[in-house]
Amino acid sequence: MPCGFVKTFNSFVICCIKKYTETNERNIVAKSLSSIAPVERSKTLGRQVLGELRAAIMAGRFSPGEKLTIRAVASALDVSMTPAREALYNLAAEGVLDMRENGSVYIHELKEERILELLKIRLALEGLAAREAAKWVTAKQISQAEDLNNQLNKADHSHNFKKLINLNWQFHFYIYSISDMPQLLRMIEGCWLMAGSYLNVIYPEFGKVDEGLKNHERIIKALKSKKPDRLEAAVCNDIEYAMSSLVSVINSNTFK
Amino acid sequence: MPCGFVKTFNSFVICCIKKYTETNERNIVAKSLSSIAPVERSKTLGRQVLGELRAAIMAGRFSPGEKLTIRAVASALDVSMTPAREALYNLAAEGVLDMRENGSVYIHELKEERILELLKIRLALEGLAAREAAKWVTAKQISQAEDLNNQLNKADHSHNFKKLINLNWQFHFYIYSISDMPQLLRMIEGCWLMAGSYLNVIYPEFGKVDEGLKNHERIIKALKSKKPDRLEAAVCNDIEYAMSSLVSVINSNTFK
DNA sequence: ATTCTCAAAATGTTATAACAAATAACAAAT
DNA sequence: ATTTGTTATTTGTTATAACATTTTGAGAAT
Repeated sequence: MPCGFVKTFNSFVICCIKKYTETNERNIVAKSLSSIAPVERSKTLGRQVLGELRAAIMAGRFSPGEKLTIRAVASALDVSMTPAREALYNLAAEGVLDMRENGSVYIHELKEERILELLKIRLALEGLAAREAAKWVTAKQISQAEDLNNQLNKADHSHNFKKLINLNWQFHFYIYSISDMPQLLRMIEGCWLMAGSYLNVIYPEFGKVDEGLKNHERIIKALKSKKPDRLEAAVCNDIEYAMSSLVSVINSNTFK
Repeated sequence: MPCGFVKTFNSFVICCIKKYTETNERNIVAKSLSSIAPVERSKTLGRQVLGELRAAIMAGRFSPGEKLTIRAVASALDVSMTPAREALYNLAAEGVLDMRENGSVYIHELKEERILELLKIRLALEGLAAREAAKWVTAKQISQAEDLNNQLNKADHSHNFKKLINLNWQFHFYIYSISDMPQLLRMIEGCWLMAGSYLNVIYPEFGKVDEGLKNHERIIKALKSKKPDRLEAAVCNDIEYAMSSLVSVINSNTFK
């Protein structure tokens, strides 16, 4: 019996289990199985590559203007060209990466003009998310946001900038997610990734982090007030500060 | 091939794509080179498929919820799976198409909740574009917009709804393009495509087109005033009207 | 030193085949 | 008639190879 049979059989059993648990309540077998955790599906290679690239971009592992060739990504992640290309081109379609005429894909190299555009878009998008979030936020969610912010303060005090960047991301997107607007969230994520390669340059040299922390305090306060306008204003304030840091970075001589 | 998809594709050009292998004419050592148009680079198959799909979606040639399989697209456009997959997945990455867990890609089937989200996003994005456009619009651009609107009125009077849809697109995006914000434009385009499959359903049954035309008059007036707030309000008014039509469409019994 | 030429290397594009997983269709059993 | 087990078909996934184009770099000519 070929070994493929076992796999086929297993997936078949799993399929049956799912059907049982979904539909047949009275079935005894289903009841005993309902306590079992759902099967973790191995994602496709394409998605995994996509995830790796996203994380790498967000962590600032790439430099602005860097070229990402298909074969380089493929060999780095030990996959063939197909999933590598898929991930690269999807990110380009999202606007996260910069795809030129000849099909080559680069990390965005933002001129001041583009940063200004990005700023305006972010103010519109994240302002909206903040407004909506304020409408529906619960006490539990507020304390959760506070908790994230406390962790963020701690990371700042210990000068752990890697963690700081990560927690800043978590803090903002946790609040935005309260809006319950998945499409909007995806768009905002795209905006953040567009400038992701600059984040590690901003911290800690150019970011007066203390100012950023004050902004976060304002956000927390506004969240507690549950007033959409206040939360939007607080969030926009934070964005404007962050983007102005970005502008001063790219205009500085120390930056290539 | 018992696939309804192929049938759907019958209406638009099919085999024109395969001219990728068009022979490059030898460079003629010409004198009046400055007078001829820049070389039209033969696009890749992937891009061409992308373009065809975009056009088809915008023209409303697909039905909401319709499944677009890789092989169906590939065979309909007479290309292999690779470029078909690339186009499909890029549109999914943009949010234009709906990609489910198993990798299948569908035309969006919008519930009222999602339409409401889309409305809010469009108000934010297109409101921004309108505001920026009002800041920089020139007299020439205003008359160009008026011209487009006149053509649109004509198309309405002759009940040419196909042309109406197309001109409506042109009218709006011409104004938005004045803002000189390419990223923003791409995002807005994505939003329009998300609901593209419903457009041909809206007109003419549910769209009281006259109301829409009044909105356009207001937009023109606001454009002439060059006041950002006025133009934003006019545009948002138009959007709200269009989206409310959309909601009444999906809530009606006549729509499957 | 600069420019030009041309071959080699790098890189993107695409068709294809083998594979795996999901779905549909059908047959059997209760 | 509904459910269940099996089989066939469809459909997504991915590695690979052949191909076309672009880029690179070395060496020759000016």
